[in-house]
Amino acid sequence: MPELPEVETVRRGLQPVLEGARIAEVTLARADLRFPFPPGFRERVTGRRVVSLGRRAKYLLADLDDGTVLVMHLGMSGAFRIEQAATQTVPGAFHYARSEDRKHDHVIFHLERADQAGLRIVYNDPRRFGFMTLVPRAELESHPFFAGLGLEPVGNALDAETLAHLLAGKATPLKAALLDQRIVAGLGNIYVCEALFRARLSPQRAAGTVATKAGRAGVRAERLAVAIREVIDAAIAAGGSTLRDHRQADGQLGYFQHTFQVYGREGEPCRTPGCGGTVRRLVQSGRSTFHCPRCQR
DNA sequence: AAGTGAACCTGAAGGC
DNA sequence: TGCCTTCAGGTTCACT
Repeated sequence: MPELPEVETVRRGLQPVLEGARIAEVTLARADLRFPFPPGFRERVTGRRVVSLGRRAKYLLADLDDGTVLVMHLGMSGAFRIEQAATQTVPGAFHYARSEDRKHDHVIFHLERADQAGLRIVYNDPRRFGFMTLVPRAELESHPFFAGLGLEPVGNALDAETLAHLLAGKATPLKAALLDQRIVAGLGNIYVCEALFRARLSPQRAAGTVATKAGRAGVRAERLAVAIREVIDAAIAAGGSTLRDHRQADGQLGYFQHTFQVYGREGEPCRTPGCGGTVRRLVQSGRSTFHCPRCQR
């Protein structure tokens, strides 16, 4: 599921439940996800209160009241579920409705809130490419996960000038450059395809050619910067994309996938008015690229 | 240095 | 029905 818009959607879903809650108990179904949980993970999280829930690129950041940050990445198939106990017969004993697939529930955070009892959030991840770790707040920016991250495509950080500068001189295909988190942080395979279509730029064009010879922003860098911001903003507003039955933390489905112009549309007509081209699929560095060879140059 | 491909892991979908 | 292959939203590492 998760590129930046999906992670941001998860963040917005979890925020009202997590912020201000005390993590009363942590259940780990196994010792690792993609990486082992850090030593003492369960003990270090238990009893802490969540001060705020933020996001950087595709990382969720839960600030805890002891100054550490619970860093969470959803990998390819990670998802959170919010669960509310259906009944409370005995104080402290909760019953939860059974859900379809508990097989890959790896982490349960049991929460304690003044206004609500029996609340918990469950991390499910079939492929286990996700991970969680703990980093002191003061060391977050210098941590290897974050030190090299590029521009956030939301807000004011991503402007044509900066983007052109980052791409200048690069011979790598534009598609690969935009997937590189050191340039723009948070884009993934879908939104790179969609942004390139909106910018009418070929995924195969050398990345450096979107800048002018002087390394400054030309019309192409302008178009690309605008396209990236617009597609990410629109996707967040739509609640992200729901593929392969993934759901948001509150069970809602995102609907941006209905807005895809090229992703997954191989062989279908290009939607650029008057183009008349056909969407093609090609493989670049092992990943599918969908584009219209006619209007993307 | 830069670019490509494989690896990590599981499940779904399609072909035969 | 079942077996096999291919593909999937991410990231890192090894190789050319």
